[in-house]
Amino acid sequence: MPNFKPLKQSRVSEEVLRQLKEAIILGEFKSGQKLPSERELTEAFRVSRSVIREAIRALEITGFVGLRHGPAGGAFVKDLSFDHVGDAFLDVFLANKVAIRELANVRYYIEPEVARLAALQANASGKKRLVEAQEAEFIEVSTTSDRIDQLQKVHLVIAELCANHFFEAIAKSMLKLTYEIVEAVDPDHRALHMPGEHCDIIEAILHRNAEAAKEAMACHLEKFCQSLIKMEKVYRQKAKVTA
Amino acid sequence: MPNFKPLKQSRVSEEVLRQLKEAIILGEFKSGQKLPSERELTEAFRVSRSVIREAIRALEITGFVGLRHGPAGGAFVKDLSFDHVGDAFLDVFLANKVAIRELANVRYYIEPEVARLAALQANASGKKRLVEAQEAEFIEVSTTSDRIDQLQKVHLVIAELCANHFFEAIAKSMLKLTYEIVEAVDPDHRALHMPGEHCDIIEAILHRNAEAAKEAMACHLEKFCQSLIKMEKVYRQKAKVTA
DNA sequence: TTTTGTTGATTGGTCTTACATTTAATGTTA
DNA sequence: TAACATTAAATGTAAGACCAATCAACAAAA
Repeated sequence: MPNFKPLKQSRVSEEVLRQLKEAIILGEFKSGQKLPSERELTEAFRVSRSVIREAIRALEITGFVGLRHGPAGGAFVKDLSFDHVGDAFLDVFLANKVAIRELANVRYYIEPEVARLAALQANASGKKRLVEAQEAEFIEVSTTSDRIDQLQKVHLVIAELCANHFFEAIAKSMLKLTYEIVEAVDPDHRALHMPGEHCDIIEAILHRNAEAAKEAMACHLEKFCQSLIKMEKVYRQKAKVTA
Repeated sequence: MPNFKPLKQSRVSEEVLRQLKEAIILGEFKSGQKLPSERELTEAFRVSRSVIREAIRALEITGFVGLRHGPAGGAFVKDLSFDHVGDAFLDVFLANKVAIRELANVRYYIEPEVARLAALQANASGKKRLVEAQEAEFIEVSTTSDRIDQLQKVHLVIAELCANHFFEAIAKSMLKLTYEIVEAVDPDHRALHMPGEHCDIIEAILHRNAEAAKEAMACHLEKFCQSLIKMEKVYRQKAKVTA
């Protein structure tokens, strides 16, 4: 028998989605601009509003547009970010598809390199943000969430300084997962490291000493990742209780 | 004034989505199982079918369910995979938010480590798949796409062998982007490397020589990533022409 | 018996119309 | 001028019909 190709007949909404997406990617709708209203698109595509809505909703979910209500409302093209990469990671993680050990290993391998790159790239404004994040660690906060935010801030800034969007996205995603775990486990403050644990790293970056930065980050993560892995058991239990 | 929390009144479909997602994550609907039909959910949630559809569509987009037609059709829970991480990366990449150089750097840093891990983990069946992928490289193919598939196969298998889902997802995502670029540029066969370029890597993994595997992968990528970076200019031009 | 058509039922996909809700902008009043 | 009410434009939700795909069961023909 000849090598027939199975034909997938896509939905109408898929085609609308494809065209809208293409228009955005090609810059026909630029960031900040408003797409035509649902009614207008209905006439343009000659399909029902349900179809238009499905397509626009898909664009919203994938981060291409944001929706606003009221007059002067509509679908506004967003500056596509890597945030959704983090969301995708998070979904799979929540579905218990991965071990915390895997997360720890990735962080331990990636972030030292990110720190090294950050040291090579750091400019005045970057250094300033780093110092601010460092100082913010010593402010007293009440909730665990705020505490984690505080401690992650330095890592986030470093990720943004490394001048590689992929590394930045990966690092941020892993930090997000770490956040989820630590918040769920909610260990006492001793398990979370003390403020000032990052000072060696920051010092190295400020002096643009790349190798020292890498080394310092590795050293820092070696300790932290161990306590992270220990949280696995507690995390799985708590996750079930939440159910 | 007391510290009131501003309440974000989300859409009804968001709430439906949240509940369905939670049910899936908690395993109330297991992989392969069918969600109730849209009509049934309409009654269960006491909302209109539009709302149910939006929620289910969101689940489909995020990879939680697949939809099928007809009787014995419906929304079937899928085994959540990391594929969507790749999609998210791809979207941002297509929007010209990143340079190919960044992609090359990530691959050059990640994949050698992935190869090292694969060498540590490789078992009989893994080795078998690796050899098969290796041999498949020498089969003649007609299209550029098939050729890239062939050459990427070894990288994909190695990624799957490394026993870390995050590394696997990252490596696969980067390969996907590489695919897009190479296919668009469609260079002659000399620019694509020859079959057999991977043999040092495979040899090392088969002998479970981790460090040698890492070294071989680094050596291989050093060459390839250079020609990848050179494609940047051509790629940007072609991408515009496609418009 | 095996193959081939037919029909019906079920479910997602689309269409239509109407109404509710949100919110910027405008108008109005004290 | 400032607070309040009105209006209108857009999304959000509702309800119901019909279209399209698909499987199962049955009927008919070979």
